[in-house]
Amino acid sequence: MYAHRAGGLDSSFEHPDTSSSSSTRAGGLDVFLALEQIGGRRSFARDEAIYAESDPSDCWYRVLSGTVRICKLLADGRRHIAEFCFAGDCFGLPTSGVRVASAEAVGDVTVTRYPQRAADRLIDENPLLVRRLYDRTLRELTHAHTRMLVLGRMTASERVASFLLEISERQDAPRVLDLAMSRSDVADYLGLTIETVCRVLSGFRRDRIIAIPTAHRIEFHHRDALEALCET
Amino acid sequence: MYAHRAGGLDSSFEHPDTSSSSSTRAGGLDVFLALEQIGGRRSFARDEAIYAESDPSDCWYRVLSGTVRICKLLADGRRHIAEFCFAGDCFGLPTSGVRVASAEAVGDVTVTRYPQRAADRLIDENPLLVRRLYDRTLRELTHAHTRMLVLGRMTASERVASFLLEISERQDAPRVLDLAMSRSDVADYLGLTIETVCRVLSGFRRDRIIAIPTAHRIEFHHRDALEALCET
DNA sequence: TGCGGCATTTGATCTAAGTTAATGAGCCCG
DNA sequence: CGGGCTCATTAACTTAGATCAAATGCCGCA
Repeated sequence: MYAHRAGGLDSSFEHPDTSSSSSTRAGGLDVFLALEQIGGRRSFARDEAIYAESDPSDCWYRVLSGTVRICKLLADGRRHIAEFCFAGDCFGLPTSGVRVASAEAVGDVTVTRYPQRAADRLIDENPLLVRRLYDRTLRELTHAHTRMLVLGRMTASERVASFLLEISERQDAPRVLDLAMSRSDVADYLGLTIETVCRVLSGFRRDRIIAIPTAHRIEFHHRDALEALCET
Repeated sequence: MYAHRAGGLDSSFEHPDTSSSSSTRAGGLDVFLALEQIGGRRSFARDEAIYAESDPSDCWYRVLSGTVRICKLLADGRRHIAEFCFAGDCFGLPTSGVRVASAEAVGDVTVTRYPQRAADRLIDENPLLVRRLYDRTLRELTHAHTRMLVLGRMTASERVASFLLEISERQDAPRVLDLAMSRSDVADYLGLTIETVCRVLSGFRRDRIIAIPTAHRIEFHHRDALEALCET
């Protein structure tokens, strides 16, 4: 299902670890260079809030390193994680003037922070930049639609399988997976409970589909079995 | 929860029933006028496919009248409706070259069809147009995040309440609701079964929160009770 | 090295929503 | 006007996943 990464806002910006970009140049001009100039670097510790729901929305961010979770809460404390953002992903883009979700550091995180005003000015001056942001956002939307299908119609096993494959595609190694987030984060991302996530993972291990050397590391033994589970 | 319509792609285009636009002009130039020139009108009958999953994606649409549903299917026939589109909403915007969902007419529908190539040319020439499409898509994304919370963490009653309020906000009358779609469509939009949707609606009626004069018409008696149910 | 605390895992039970099945209500067409 | 659709509703029962409860294991720190 995640054969090509549909969502995320990472694919037209150069990866932060890479020093030069070819796809973002137009006639030799790097349209994102100016954007980098206006961005300031910030660091956040594990579980620290980057912004909270109902905060004023006057800037947006891009992940340099670490993992960020975008959370929404219900009045009684039920939590949902809309998104995990990894290196290269953007988050907190403007919608209204107020945050409709919070952003928190999953582990230690470094981000670039773009003040809204300055970024807006750049965007207005630079059609190519809007075009790139627009394309990214359309991909994000496609990813959101896939997530809705997962949350609305898939069983617990299918959800966990799709999660493992989705995260795996954001990492370089195809046979192992390092989970930055807790079981609780995974559960809130998939609309399940911690216990169900554990039970499903244990089931996969029993069936020799995966190994779990430590709680935060998964090894794939039969990736095809996982792929079969979340076939559309 | 839906106090201001967060999603949908309708708010920067003029409403199709309105003949002139103020918000879309820049220095007296209507940036959407040219777009309207390249669009062709099409009509579809109830349940007709506008496009299917895996079709080539060479155009996008805007609803003139009627309701469109955007569907995704799993291999075993489970269905999810990602979105209902009403007059003024856009759908089928380009992501990859291939459709990742299908679009079907809920009742009789008229749409404007924009060929991708011509629209792309306009977009490249007209920065303001991209900017508007970008803003719309960001709003859609916010709406998608709210939908994920509904699908991932809300009970059946909360889902149905949020649905009634959401649809109600797309219609002019605040006290009555005309549902264009079947119970089955509602169920697939909310990640529930037909029976559960019926049971919840009957429960609301028993509690005098709503009346259901006909299956496709809902009258609100205690809107606040519905609002309380889906308070974040 | 041993202790305390937290996260994870496993097990036992419960329940919200799904499934199956039967009934009722429009409504289209002859 | 009436018979046969389809869709909606209601009821009985089943179940996937939640909840409650109890280990187990791991890691930082003294």
